[in-house]
Amino acid sequence: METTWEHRLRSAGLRVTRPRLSVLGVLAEHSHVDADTIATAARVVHPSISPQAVYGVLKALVGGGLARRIEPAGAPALYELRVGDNHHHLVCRECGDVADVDCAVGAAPCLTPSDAAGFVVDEAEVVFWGLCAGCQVARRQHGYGAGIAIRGGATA
Amino acid sequence: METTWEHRLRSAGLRVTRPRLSVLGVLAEHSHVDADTIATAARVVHPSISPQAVYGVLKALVGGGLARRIEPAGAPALYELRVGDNHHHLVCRECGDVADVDCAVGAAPCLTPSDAAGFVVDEAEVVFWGLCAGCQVARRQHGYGAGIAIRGGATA
DNA sequence: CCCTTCTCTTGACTCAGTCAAGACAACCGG
DNA sequence: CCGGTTGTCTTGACTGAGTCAAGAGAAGGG
Repeated sequence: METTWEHRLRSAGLRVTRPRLSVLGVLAEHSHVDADTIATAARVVHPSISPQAVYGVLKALVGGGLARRIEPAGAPALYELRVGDNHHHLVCRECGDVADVDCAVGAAPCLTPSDAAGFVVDEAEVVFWGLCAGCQVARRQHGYGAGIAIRGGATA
Repeated sequence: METTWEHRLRSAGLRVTRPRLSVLGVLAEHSHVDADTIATAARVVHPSISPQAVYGVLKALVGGGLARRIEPAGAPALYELRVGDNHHHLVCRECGDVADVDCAVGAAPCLTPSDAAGFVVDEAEVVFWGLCAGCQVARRQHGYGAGIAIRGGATA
């Protein structure tokens, strides 16, 4: 399973290097990680790796189609290896945890807005906001009831 | 129509101030604007307004339900006055232009992922990425064909 | 009109990410 | 197996968007 990365890198026209393999290793273990966490985790295997190298590697991986970048509002970008299917994400408002969801609407998906206003659409990005299971429990234990504090406060 | 802002501010529990009215004025004229553009435009009417004041005002407006904040990946946050309906957005990859779209899936919308993984979902955010009409024309004139360069480069 | 409280100004600061120059290592060819 | 080319990594300075905090200044209730 480890050796496959070499092939994948090469067939994307990328050289096989230690930093890249380290980053891929980290991505394989954590499903949605930010650049900083990747850097920290990669340093276990490759201590001299610099933050900028991580940014560079991630850009290369995304460009080569080996990784996907998502940017939930108000949080640093996250990277994942699941590529090719245009799946979507559940994001927890409390802890920022992210889970994958398969496309809710049919197969090739939700790619059809009701009125495209002259746009040629090539991707539909869906983010479901809510509370993850763990944070629901925490809320209840702290006596906040089941309500969700909508981002930014009041709800008219 | 101008005086309505006073009511809206007050009923959200916010004081009526010159900076707030200026910002609301700008938002009423531009459909999707970033904080910096708002500051510049507001300065026409209220020259002494500071960037931080704009951030503060916008946070207050969003908190009070008078404005909505959207954060397209890779671009500064945008603000709009259209609130209450959970509509979605078309974003142009080329020029960053944004257009509104009514919810594509039924009424209360797309709020149901196929598998919620234990999350309690309270909002579904949809962003359609593509090329706006203007940029399609520009592409063709420069001889790039009709293809869309996917963000970040290659497409496997 | 005064007082309380919220809001604005000013200015320092954080965080995520980019840019650039040079050292270094991966791969191709011999 | 070795050298040269070119892509990649390291180091370090920098940008841009937004936050935090202290104090001056208004908004609006009494």
